[in-house]
Amino acid sequence: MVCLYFEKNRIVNRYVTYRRKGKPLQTPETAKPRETLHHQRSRETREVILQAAIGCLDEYGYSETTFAKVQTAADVSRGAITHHFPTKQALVAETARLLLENVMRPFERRQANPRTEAEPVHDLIMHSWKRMVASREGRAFVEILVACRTDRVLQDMLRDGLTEFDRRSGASITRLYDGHGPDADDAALLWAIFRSFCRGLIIHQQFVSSPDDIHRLLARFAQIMEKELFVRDPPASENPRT
Amino acid sequence: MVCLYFEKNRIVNRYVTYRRKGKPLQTPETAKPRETLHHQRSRETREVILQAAIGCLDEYGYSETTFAKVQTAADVSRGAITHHFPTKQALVAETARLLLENVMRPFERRQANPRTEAEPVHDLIMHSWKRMVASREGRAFVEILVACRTDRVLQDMLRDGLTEFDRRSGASITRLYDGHGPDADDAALLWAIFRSFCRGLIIHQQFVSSPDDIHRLLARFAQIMEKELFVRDPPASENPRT
DNA sequence: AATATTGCAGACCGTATGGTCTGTTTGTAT
DNA sequence: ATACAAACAGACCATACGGTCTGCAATATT
Repeated sequence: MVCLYFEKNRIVNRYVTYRRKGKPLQTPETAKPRETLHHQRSRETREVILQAAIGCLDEYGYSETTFAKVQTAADVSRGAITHHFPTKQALVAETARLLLENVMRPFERRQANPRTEAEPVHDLIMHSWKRMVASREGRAFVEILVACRTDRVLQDMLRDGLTEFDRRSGASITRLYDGHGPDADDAALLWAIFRSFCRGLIIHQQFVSSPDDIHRLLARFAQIMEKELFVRDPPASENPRT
Repeated sequence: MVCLYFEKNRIVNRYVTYRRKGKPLQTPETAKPRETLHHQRSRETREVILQAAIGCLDEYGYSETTFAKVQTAADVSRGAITHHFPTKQALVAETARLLLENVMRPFERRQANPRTEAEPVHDLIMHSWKRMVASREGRAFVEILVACRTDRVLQDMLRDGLTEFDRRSGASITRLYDGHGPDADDAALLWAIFRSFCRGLIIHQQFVSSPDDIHRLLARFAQIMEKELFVRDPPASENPRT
C-alpha cells in the first residue's frame, strides 16, 4: 500500500550561498583588444576541466569518468562543467581533440622549420612511445578510442577529426622518412602499424611481470622497423638553399 | 510539501506465477553416471549466458554490458544470471576464461598431434587475425582487457589466467616457429608483438574508410613478419619415428 | 513416499549518474 | 548609472544499474 503526495514541479529553489571560486580576476596589464576577461576566464576553466578529464580517463576509464569525478579533480562546480560541455560525449570529444592537437604539435613545428634533422628510426620509436603513448595522455586517448567503438554519439563526434589526424600524421612521417615497401606512402603505412602496436601494448602493459618485458617488445619492434623505415636522404626538392 | 506513506520493509511478496523456461528436460538416452540432469541443465544455462555476454561485450562494450542486456540476449531470468555469476566482474571474468580456452584449443590440438604441419607465416597471421581477433570473440576480449586496466577487481580475477595464457601461447608458437632475433624465445616475442598489433588494429578499425585499409596494414605486417619468423625445420627431437 | 538440494524466477532497494533548470555574480556595453 | 549577457553555482530529478532476497518447481537422495 503506497500513498504519495507530491507537489510536483512546484518546489521553489531555497536560499543558497553562491561563491565564485578562484581569484577575483583582476584586469591584467595588457588586456588584449577583443580578448575580454570573460573569454580569458572561460578558456582557463575549460582548460582545467579538460586536464582533469584526461586524468580521470587515465585513472578510471571512460565509463567511470563521471561528471562528479571530473568536478572533484578540476575543483570546479558542476555548473561550470555542464556550461562548457553539455554532455559527457562533448566533454570527451573535446578532450580527444586537445590530445590530438598536442600530439601533432611537434610534427607541425618540425614541418615549419624544415632544416631540423629527422631522428634515427630507433629513437623515433622510443621517443614516440614514451611521449605519446605511455603517458596519461596516451592512456586516456586509448580509452576514448575504445569507447568510440560502441558509443555511436562519440564516434560521430570524432570520426572526422581522427581520420584527419591519421592523414596528417602519415603525411608528416612520409615527409621525413621513406619505407621499403612497394607503395609510395609506405612510411605512412608503417607508422600506422606502429601506432596500432602501441595501443595494443598499452592494453597489454598491465599484465606483464616487469616493465622490462615491455621494453623488450618495443626494442624488438624498433629493430624490425629499422630494416623497413629510413630517414629520407635528400632534404632537397623544396627550399634547396644552404 | 511532501508526504509519503510507505509500508517500508513490510511489502510481502505477492502472488507470482513462476514458469520454468525451456523444455521439461526429459532424461536423455545415455545419462552419464555422475552427470545428473541438474548438472547438465546448469551447464547449458551457463553457456547460454556466457555466449550472450560475448555478444553484449562486442556490441555494447564493457560498461554498457549490463545484467539486463545479458538477460535479454540470453533469454533467461535475472535470477539465472546472478545464480551462476554473483557479480558483473565474475561474469566477465568467466567470459574471458572461455574466450582464452577457445583460442588455445587449436594450438593444444596441434601440440597433441605433433605431425601436423605448421602453416606458412603469412597464412598464420591472416588466419589468426580472422579467427581470433576480427570476430565477436576478439572484440569482446579487447573490451575485457581494456576494462581490466581500470577495474581492479576484474584485473585481480584475470591476471593469473592471462599471464598463463601468454606463456602457453608463446610456448606453442616457439614449438613450431623460430625467430631471427637474438633470444631463444624470439618467436614468442614476435608473437606477442603480433597480438598487441592486432588489438590496436581492432581499435583502429572503426576509423578507416574501407576494409581494404585494414587489409593493407595486415598484409604489410605479415610481409615484415615473414622476414623474422620461420617454420621450424626439424620436427625431430621428440617423437622421431616415421 | 518423504525429504533435501539444486537451479532458477523475479520483486525489491540503495545508490549513482547524466542531464536540466533556476538563480547569482561578475564583467561588458550603452 | 543602467541594462544586458556571459560564466558560473548548485539543487533537483528520472532513470537505470548492481546486488540481495525470498520463493518455488524440478531433481536427487534416503
